[in-house]
Amino acid sequence: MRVRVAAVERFVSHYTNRLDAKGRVSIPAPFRLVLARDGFEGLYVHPSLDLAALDCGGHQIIAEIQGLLERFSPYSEERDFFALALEGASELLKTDTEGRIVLSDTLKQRAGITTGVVFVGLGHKFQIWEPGRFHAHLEEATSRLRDFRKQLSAGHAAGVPSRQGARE
Amino acid sequence: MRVRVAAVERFVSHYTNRLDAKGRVSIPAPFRLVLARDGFEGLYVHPSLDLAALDCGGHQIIAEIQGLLERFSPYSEERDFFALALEGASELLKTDTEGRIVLSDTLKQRAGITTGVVFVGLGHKFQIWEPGRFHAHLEEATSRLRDFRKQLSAGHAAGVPSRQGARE
DNA sequence: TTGACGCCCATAAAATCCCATGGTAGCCCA
DNA sequence: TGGGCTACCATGGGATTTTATGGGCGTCAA
Repeated sequence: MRVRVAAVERFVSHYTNRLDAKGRVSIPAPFRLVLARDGFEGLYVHPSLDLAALDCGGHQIIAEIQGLLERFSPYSEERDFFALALEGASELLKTDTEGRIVLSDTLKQRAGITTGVVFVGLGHKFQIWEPGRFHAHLEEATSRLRDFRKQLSAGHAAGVPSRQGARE
Repeated sequence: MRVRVAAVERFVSHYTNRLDAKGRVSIPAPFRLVLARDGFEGLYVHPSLDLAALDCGGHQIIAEIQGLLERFSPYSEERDFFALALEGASELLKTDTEGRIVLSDTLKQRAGITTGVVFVGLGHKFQIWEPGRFHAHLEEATSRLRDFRKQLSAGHAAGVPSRQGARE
């Protein structure tokens, strides 16, 4: 049985916000709510390993990273090695009274961010993208998802001339 | 095998409503009832992958999407990729005290919606369509279903009278 | 001193709440 | 059976609150 999770506890949807002259950006209000629910102060940020994006979140994304590291035996050389890459590259950002953050130059550079960003929810965490790259990436992800679903429904035998797949 | 569900727990039939000057639309009362029964606040919306329509619902449609994602190992690159296309493209809309929602520009554009919409029930979820496209789509679906039935009765030896009534 | 940062307040636009209205379908009772 | 009454619903619109964004000012550290 799946644990039912209240909708408000997951990062969903995407929002585009601009940086102001001081380099501040508002975290979208719905995401702030999730973080508050999670009981997390500030924002944990880690550059994505393979994408031009920043992985962000609270306790849940920290758990994700811990989970990755726990695949290696404690005190092993390997583990320290990866811990450095994961935790060493992470930043713990403070939010101001209005719920805004300031991205470091390193982070901005990593994601190609200049004047605006997209916040996109992935459930247990969210990512920050440069808008142009985000739209390209979304398009690709969507089209691959479409293919994947086609494969799935091809598996199910059917005589029904299907055109759309999604169902049960 | 499906558990039999009381009628009030499924979205059935279709309704046409108009957007008002502020862009609000009433969710049809019977659908609101189903959502309330489901214990869901607000409305979860995801643009259909293959059609100019919006998939909507509560916990049940979220479960459908989660089910897709659970095919991938947690924290994998692949899962993030698809989570972005699924959860990142979704929106969690609030309903006002009268049970109305406001579709974002992105969603309206995705479905070609301007001044009115059709809500059509698909059992565990419902879709929102631009009325013109809906009628065209309905027509096509009906005609394909008709063809399919013809195939069936041609295949089976005559004498097996197909049960009356085409239905989904 | 200068610059980065935290804290405070200002503002316009958007979201949300609250109340009103007209139409309609169903129901009750004669 | 029919006529009016009621409850519900889609829709409209004003009022209020939130939110993203802009900018000022003091503090602390280099």
